[in-house]
Amino acid sequence: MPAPNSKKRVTIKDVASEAGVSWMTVSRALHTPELVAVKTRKLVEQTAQKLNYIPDLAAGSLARSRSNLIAVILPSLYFEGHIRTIEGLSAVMRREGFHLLMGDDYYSHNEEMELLRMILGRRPAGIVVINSAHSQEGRKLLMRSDVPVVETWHLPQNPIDSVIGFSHANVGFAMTQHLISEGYRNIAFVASPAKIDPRSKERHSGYVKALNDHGLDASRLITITNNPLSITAGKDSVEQLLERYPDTDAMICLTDRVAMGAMMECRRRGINVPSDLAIAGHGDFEFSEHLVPSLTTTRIDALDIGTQTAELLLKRIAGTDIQPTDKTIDVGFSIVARESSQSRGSISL
Amino acid sequence: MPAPNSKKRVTIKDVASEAGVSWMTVSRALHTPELVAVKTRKLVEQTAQKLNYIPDLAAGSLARSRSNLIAVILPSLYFEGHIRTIEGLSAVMRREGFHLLMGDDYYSHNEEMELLRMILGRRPAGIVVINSAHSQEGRKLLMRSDVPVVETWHLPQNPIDSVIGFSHANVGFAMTQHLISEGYRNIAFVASPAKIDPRSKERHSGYVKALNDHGLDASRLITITNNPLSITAGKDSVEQLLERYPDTDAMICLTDRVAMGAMMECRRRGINVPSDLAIAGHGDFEFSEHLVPSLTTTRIDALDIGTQTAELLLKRIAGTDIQPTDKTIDVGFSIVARESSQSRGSISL
DNA sequence: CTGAAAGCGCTTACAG
DNA sequence: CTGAAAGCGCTTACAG
Repeated sequence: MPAPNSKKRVTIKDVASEAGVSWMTVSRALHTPELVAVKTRKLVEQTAQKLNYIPDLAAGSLARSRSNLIAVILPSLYFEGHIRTIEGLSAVMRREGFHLLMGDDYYSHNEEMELLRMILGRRPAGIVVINSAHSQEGRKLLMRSDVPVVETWHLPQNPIDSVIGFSHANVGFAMTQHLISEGYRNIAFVASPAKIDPRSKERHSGYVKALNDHGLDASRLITITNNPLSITAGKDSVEQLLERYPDTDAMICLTDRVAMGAMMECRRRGINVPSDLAIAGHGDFEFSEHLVPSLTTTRIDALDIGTQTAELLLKRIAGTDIQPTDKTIDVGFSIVARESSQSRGSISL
Repeated sequence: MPAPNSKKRVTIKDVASEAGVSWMTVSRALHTPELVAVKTRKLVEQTAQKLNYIPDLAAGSLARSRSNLIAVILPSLYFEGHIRTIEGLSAVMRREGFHLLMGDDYYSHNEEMELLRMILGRRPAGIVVINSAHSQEGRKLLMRSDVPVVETWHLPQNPIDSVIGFSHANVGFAMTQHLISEGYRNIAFVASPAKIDPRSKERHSGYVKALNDHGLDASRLITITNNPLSITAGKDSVEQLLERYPDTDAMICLTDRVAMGAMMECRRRGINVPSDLAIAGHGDFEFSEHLVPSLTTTRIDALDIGTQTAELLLKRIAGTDIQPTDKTIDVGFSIVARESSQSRGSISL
């Protein structure tokens, strides 16, 4: 009797010969136990356990021509909402035996194409795109791939496939509208370069529309090029604001993190929030309600986006037909009005 | 001539027949171009491009008996340092053609075993464990797997394999020491349950040692059971502190996020930081230096942990021998003393 | 309820 | 420099 070779991988054949059945039967006992005699099934299960058999998922994927991988493409882990969406997605998908393959999107065209090729090379069961801009070439690659794709966190003009998101233009409009209704008139908008984050430009367009509707000046735009999602960006934006638009009475920031940086900088300079300057963010981060003053912001149900994405993906993978009207879901958002934008006084509109 | 079947996947054979060579040659032209005639190589490359050929990575993994996947097991995406480590890891690994497979560790024994089996079933080229507790059974599974494992963000007693981390006990000791040297005497420690996060208990042990060394009381322990990493945990801990140990003059929190919550709660209650109560955190989050007062904390070079982990993994994958002394790397940490723990006065030790 | 064959798409030696 | 064969570890029909 040869000594057991501890280095050699345990395969389905090892289990089969040990249990005295064919590999077919092992495969069936493990995946479709209802098709196997109870006795055989138990024997196989015990043997598999005894030998510490772990099925090779790559071999399974190959034989079945599909994998249990869900690819997630996202621009940044520094936005709390994205993380919560991933957690929601992960929780549901894992229960169904799927794994998450993560890819950061670094916005460079070449890197994007390479990332997409690597992802498609894994034959994922589905692809989730979080809020990311795609080149035409990249979009074509995804459309041709025949893999279910869900774009999230925005409502693209020409969806690749399915969409679960909300309108950034509406966010910008609603927040600006809120500030106007609270009595603010000289409102500035802090954005990042469109190339890096087209969504902030969409929100900006909503801001412009709201101000135009009221005949107010919509030209106060500050664009942050250095680490636009960082707290430091908030500090920089206050500096630019004071220099370029000193009479501003309210500012809408890129994210809550940026808004927090702006609030800190205001305190340092003795600028009172909101009586001297109102500040609003975007994303309703965990800290936002705890700040002093608490931060006005936009709330998106990030967990729900993740869960709904998972459910949609599962349906698509199961081959269920999706009504065209269910291919694009607008999850909406809400304005959370807090102390940082409290009413200026009784200026009527 | 049959119409091209647009749904059928393009395989290596399609490229081969289109280019008029054998598939072998296609495989070689793509992976080891230096072994192929320039003319042939160019022809193959053009044909592959023309047909939009994307190699099936699962098939490749199977044939080669190893994948280009790196599995990452982590407890939570809500700790900034973990995210930065992942970014460092990802940046290096991607350059080398590896992908990250993410798994959240939910601390339940069953889930952990299932997660590990799924991960091992993918035959990853390496496994990175971020700061997570493993059952004996799970550890055995990993040790038996013959896959390089790097444990990070702590220094385990019995490493599974390689380690890149730091001593949490030393962190607790150093921070307590710092507070003592700043004149604080009644120091409390905020931890989470050991089952959820054994590292906070390790830091607590360092705290006890430091206080004992100075003959000070080391019994002020507050354990947070509800969302121990959240900002709300900071609020809760201040409440408990005032009730149970009202004469406390300094507190060491689980993370900067918790410390932030504690600071906010103090402001709400009119408790001055640091003159009434000093507060220290852990992790040096991005916001920590921006808080008012700025937050004293522990800094760990999280990006460096990621980069070093990647490099170690690449060496192991390449088969390079690692000296036993290089198997455990202590990256250390530093105490960042800021306003929230400024000197109490001139109490000499 | 169980098994022998073919094949998923690639790579690794081995020839030439 | 290039090709025919065998095989990676599984699953999917097809028989019995």
